[in-house]
Amino acid sequence: MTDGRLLKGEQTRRTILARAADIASAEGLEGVSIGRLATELKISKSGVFTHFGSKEELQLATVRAAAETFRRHVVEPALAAPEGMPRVRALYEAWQRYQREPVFPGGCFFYATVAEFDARPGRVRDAIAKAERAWSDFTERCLREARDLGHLTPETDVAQLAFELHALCRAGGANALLHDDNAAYARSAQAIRSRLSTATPHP
Amino acid sequence: MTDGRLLKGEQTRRTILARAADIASAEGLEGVSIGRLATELKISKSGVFTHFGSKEELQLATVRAAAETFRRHVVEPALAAPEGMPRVRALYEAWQRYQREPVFPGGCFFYATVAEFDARPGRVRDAIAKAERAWSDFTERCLREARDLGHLTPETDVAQLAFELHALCRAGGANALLHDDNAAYARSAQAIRSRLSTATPHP
DNA sequence: AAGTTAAACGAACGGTCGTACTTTCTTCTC
DNA sequence: GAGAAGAAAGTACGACCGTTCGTTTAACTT
Repeated sequence: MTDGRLLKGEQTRRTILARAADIASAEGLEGVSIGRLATELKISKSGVFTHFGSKEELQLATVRAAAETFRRHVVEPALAAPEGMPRVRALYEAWQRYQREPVFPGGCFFYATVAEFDARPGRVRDAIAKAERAWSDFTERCLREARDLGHLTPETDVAQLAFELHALCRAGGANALLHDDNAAYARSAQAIRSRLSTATPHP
Repeated sequence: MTDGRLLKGEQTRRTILARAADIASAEGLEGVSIGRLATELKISKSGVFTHFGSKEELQLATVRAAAETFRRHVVEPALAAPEGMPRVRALYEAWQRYQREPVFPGGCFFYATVAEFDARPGRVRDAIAKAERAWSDFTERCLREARDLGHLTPETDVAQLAFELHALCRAGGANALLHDDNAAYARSAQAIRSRLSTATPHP
């Protein structure tokens, strides 16, 4: 167990969480039931339960697992690009790719769960909010770097810009799913492109 | 019954639907259960059930009721303003007011339910999608009028603009709720203002 | 290969879910 | 005010919920 192999339990736990995140992206975290996971994964209900000890812990673990997936699909590709505008562009491209690929069958895990828990105080909401905050902190950092390198105009309000790009990106995925209309992705991409260009020096 | 008075049954039905929409805005349409409505409204479970005949019909009726509420709070105020930019501005102001008032305790009913059902085919999703479509058709109509009156530049892509404003407006409410941060409303308002100004002639 | 620990099982719990009945009471109509 | 129509109550159903328990099987350690 000093090498890379996984203990049996850890392996099962990951399987459960991956499925839980998939379900949650499409039907919300409340749609994830222990009995359902057990049936679909052909494990006993108690076998699923023991890994987490409570429904809430399962939900929290699912949020953490989804955040890790998000990081791998969006943050890492961005970090692979050079600082400044290239990284900013890589970031939003990766984000859009992640939404339509689809990494999660129900679109973005966080779009679904934010809407589900934003008005429901508790540990789950706090965990989701924390993941969201970490993500927007990261986008702001990338945009700030771009501004400091002169790739964006000095007056650029980074927080405001991050908010707007966030809104535009999320809306693309949501509209595409709701209306079965891939054109929404294009609209989203176009909006992000032109919003970024308004903050770009000497047009 | 030719006068304005309501039959007893219709009155109860409305009470149920109002509560159902309130719950759904905060916890989703699946969070609306017949037993819960019965307990909270001090009616018997069967008393609630009889009005709709099935859970799905209750959900569909809730969507219709919420759409009517939305229309009253957002569409009507906009129609009261003169065509062109005044109406466009009235529209987005009313929308933002509706989100924070709050008309629904969990923010926008449609933000919550779209995210819940966008990846779940069925009659409920279709009803939500239809309401959304009616709404964006209306915003596009208002923007088109403004363009035709010369209040927006002739090249304005109305559908694209509507998409972006929609995204920005929704994001304000969502962020404000998730992070308990009223500044999100201001960001949203600011984004809408500046996006509209980019489509406004001779700056 | 044996010994130990971790993982998964299976059955059962009290609750709540949506739905199906029949019965009782209100309310509207004439 | 009597009769018809409608609304609400009451009860019961099977299904699934999260959770607890004691037991059994599998995996890891040495």
